[in-house]
Amino acid sequence: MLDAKLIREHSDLVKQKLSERGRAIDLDPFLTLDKKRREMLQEIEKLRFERNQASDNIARIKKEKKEVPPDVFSSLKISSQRIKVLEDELKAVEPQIADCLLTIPNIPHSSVPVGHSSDDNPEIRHWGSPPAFSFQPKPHWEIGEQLQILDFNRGAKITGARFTLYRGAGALLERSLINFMLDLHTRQHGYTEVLPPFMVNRQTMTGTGQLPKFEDDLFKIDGLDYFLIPTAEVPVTNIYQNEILEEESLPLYYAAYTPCFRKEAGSYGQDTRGLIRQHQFNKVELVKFSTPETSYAELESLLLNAEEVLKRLGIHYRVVCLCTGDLGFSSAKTYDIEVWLPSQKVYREISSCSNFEDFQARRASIRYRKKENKKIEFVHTLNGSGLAVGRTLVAVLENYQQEDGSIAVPEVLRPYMGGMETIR
RNA sequence: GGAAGGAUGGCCGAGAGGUUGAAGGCGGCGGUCUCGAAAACCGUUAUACCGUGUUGAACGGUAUCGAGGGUUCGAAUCCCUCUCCUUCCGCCA
Repeated sequence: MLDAKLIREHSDLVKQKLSERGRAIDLDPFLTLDKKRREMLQEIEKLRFERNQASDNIARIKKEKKEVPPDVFSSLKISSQRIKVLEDELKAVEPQIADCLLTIPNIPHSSVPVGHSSDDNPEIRHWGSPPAFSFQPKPHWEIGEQLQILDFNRGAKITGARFTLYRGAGALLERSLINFMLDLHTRQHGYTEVLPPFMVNRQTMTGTGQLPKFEDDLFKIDGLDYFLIPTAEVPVTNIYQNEILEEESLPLYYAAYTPCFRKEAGSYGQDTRGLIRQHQFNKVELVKFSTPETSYAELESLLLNAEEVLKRLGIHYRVVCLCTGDLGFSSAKTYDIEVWLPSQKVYREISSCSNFEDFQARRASIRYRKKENKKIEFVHTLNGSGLAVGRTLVAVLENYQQEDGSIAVPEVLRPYMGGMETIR
């Protein structure tokens, strides 16, 4: 959510910045309603002031055991009724304003390249190089089925399309990746592990920006206003919803493993084979709360923390910076880490690391008290996948496949796999 | 699922229709005292919004005692609905 004052006072600048996202956003409904609201507020507050003074008078007269003239009550009753009418009108306008505000996306940071689509995302850096194969590398779904560690048919039978049954070393590999990532981030990178609820309420979902605009992408619990989380970002960022933190406690680092549930509406026909696009997948998420002064430095270190997972696994990847046209709704700046998949010779997104600045903090009301002058400000929130576990498993299978169809287990995972060196 | 109780400021805890943003205590901050500290004493101690003003000084106003509605000239206080928490019974991992 943007600052209403900013939109009100610098509407042209805001309009221009938002247009870089590629779609014109009409701020006029907000500006009109906001003006109306302030006019109503002023009238209501003036009437309430008068009523409060008159009420105090009555109290004083009664204290002196004197009689209150009856017409005082009757005229106050009329003004009270007038206040109530105005309050009802105001209450009708306020949700409309909130609606406008909640559907306006974040302003891209000045360092974000202007562009239209993912084709315009510049590569920031890459690490390693694609592995050389002396044979034709297979896609992960073939590898998984041949080794009987991934069972797509039975996943579909149990639930439906885009659900997969992991079996034996496949299930163990997934669990090992989760543990490896959590251990790395908690022991080496200073994150505190949390295990949050996997369902959240509407307010929490609104706090991070998934609602009200993207309800179609979410699984909702029937009969309750609860939703399955699409990412741990949602429950973890909302840990401090409606709280005021002390500046000394910042920055805060959290790492969380959770499954993620997404409807993937509008992606029919895309990535139908394999694990790339599932309705349920595992992810280790990194979340940071920082002061505005340090949030961009925190974004760079968060990105490095996520990259470290692939470095230790020894898998080639590149980092791109999302251009203005490709930027997510809530984000001011996002880096994607894209991992190399040799079967298709493409890079696929495996992590998305973003600085939301105060956009989510304003929605969820997450603030901090400055040490210097005790003033209260919104924190900056950041998060990034560290990493998407299913896609990491895909990358391991494809990059570590051997000519005989077996998989060499990456060195760092062996302690987690009971010493297993090869999946065959 | 049944029964009972509860929700007040950073925390504990009063308040039971009328200058109550809310006693008292704890904690925090500033000060006096001290070589320093402790103790004692004095002072201070919320947030949001609107307006005037400034560029982020100050002042005025309004709202906020779990949430929403109602009664009333006036509600933390009375009534209704909801949410959450606690305890007991049952059930369950």
